[in-house]
Amino acid sequence: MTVVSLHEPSHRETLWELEAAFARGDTVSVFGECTVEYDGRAASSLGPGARLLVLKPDGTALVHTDEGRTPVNWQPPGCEHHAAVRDGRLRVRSVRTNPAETLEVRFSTVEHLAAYAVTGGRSVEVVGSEADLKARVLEVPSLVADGFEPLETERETDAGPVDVFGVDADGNPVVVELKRRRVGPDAVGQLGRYVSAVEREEPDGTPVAGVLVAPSVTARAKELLAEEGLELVAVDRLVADGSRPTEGDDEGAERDANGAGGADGVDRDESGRG
Amino acid sequence: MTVVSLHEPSHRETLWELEAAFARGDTVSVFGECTVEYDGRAASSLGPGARLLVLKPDGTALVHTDEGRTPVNWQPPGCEHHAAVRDGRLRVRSVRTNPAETLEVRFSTVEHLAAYAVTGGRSVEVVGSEADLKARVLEVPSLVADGFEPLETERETDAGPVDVFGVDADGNPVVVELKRRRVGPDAVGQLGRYVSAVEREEPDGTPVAGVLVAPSVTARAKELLAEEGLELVAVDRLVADGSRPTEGDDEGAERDANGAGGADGVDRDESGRG
DNA sequence: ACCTCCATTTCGTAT
DNA sequence: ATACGAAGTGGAGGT
Repeated sequence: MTVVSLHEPSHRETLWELEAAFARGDTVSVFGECTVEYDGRAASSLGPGARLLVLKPDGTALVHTDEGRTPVNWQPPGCEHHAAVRDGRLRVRSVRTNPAETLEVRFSTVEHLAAYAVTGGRSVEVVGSEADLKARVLEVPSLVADGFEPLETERETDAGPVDVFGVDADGNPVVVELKRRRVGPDAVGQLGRYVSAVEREEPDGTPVAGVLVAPSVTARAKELLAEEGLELVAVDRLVADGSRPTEGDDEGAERDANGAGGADGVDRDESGRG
Repeated sequence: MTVVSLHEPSHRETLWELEAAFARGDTVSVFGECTVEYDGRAASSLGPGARLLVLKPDGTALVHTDEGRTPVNWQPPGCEHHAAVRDGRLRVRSVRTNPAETLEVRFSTVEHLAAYAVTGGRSVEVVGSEADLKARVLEVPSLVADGFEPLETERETDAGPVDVFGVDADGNPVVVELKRRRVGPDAVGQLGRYVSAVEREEPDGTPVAGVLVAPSVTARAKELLAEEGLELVAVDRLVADGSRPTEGDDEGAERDANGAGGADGVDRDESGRG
C-alpha cells in the first residue's frame, strides 16, 4: 500500500485513517473546513474557512490557506498529533512541551484525506550560501584587500564568532564579516561589535580593521560604516564568474538516498503551457 | 464539485487535472517520487525521493519531506506554475521574476493528487506580539522607570524608528526598545544605535537613557548592555496578569453539553505520532 | 539545553 | 520598488 486516500469521508472514517497513518509514519494531507486555535509562545484564533492541513510523522503540523509561503498556523517538529471525534466532528491537536504549545484544528467538514509514506532524500545541497562566499574569500584573499592574509575562520571573540580573521600587509588584524546579500544596519552593527571585541583583545593602540564583504549596502548602513571607520568590499557574484568552482571531486558526488535514477535526459527544456 | 482527487493517476491525467485546478484557483496537493531543481537567489539540487508538493493559486510552491516545518524546496508567492509532460513524466515549474527564480519538480511517479478550493478566513489574530508589549508599556509606563513618561512611538531617528520614546523624571530623553522574547547581542546593538542617534539630535551633554524591555537577556547581551551603559527591564508576561488566558473547553469540561442522545461522539480517541 | 548566527528567511509597513 | 525590523521566525552548529 503506497497511498491511502479518502474522498469526502465521514469524520469518523477520517479519524480511523489518521490514526492508521500516524502508526505507519505517513505524511498526511487533509482538505476541509476548519477553525484553528493556537496557544503557546503567543496565542491565536482563526475563524472558519477552507484549508489544507499537513501532518508529518516528525510531529510537524501545518495549516495552509490559499495564500503565502508561511502557514497560517503551525506546530514545529517534535509534537505529538492527537486525533479525536467530538460531537461528531474531527479534531486534531498537536502538542509539544518546551515551550508548551498546543495547536487545535476543528473540522466542520472533511473533504479529503491523503496519506503517503514520504521518505527518502531530504538533504538538499544549496549553492550560493555564505559558506560559498567564505570559500571564495579564502581562495582569493586579495578580494578583501591587497596583501590580506586570512588566518582563521569563525574565530571566537567576546562578541561572537568572526567570519574570517586575518592580517593586512602591515600585519595588523583584520576582521571580515561576510553577507551573501545586500545588508542593512544590523550587519554593520555586527561587524562593529566584532571589531571592538578584537580591539579589546589586542595590545592598546593596535589598529583593527573591519571589512564588510557583501553585494551592496543600504544608504543607512553606508553611513554607519563611515561613522565606525569600517570598509565595504562589494562582491556581487558569489558563485565564481568564469571559474568553475574547483569542487570537482569533493562536493557534488553523493546525495543521501539511493543513487537510483538518471531518469530522464538532462536537456534544457521546455515549453510548459500552464 | 468541491474536491478533486486522483488516485495513482497517470502523468498525463495529472497534467490535465493540474491545469484544471490552476484554472479554478484551487490549492493542490501532490504525492509522489520526484527530484527538485532550484535556481535563483541561490541554487540547489535535490535527488529522488517521495515527497509532498503543494501548489497554491497565488503562485506559492512548497516541496515537503517527512521532516521539518520548512519545506525542503519552495517558491514564494507570485510565481506562475507551469505543468508539462516530457518523456512521459510530469514536470511542474514555478517561475518568478525579480528576483528571477525557477523551481522545477520532476516526477518519476505520481501517487496522488488532490485539488480543493481553499478560501476563506486567512487573517489570524495573534496575541502576545511586540505590539501587545508596547500597549502594556504605554498603559503602565512605570514599568520602564519610575516617572517615565512616553511621548512617542515609532519615533524616527537617523538610525531607524524607536519603539517608545519618552522622558524620565528629570525630563531627560529615554529610548525604549521592546522585545517579546529573550534577546541576544543583536537587540542590544539595535538599542545602542538608537541611543547614539538620539544623542546626536539632542544638545551636547544631554544624557540619553536606553532601556531594553524584554523577558530576559543572554549573558553576552548583558555584558554589552553594561558596556554601553544601557538598562534592562525584565518583563516576563506579555499578556496582562489579570487576564485569564483563553480558558476554553480544554479537558473534558463541556462534554455533557448537548445532553441526550446526540452523544455519538467518539470522545477520547487519540493516537500519537510514529 | 542554551547561545549565536544564517536563511532562497518570509512578512508587513512606511518611505 | 526599496528599506527596515518583527516573527509563535526555523534551523544549524557549537559549547
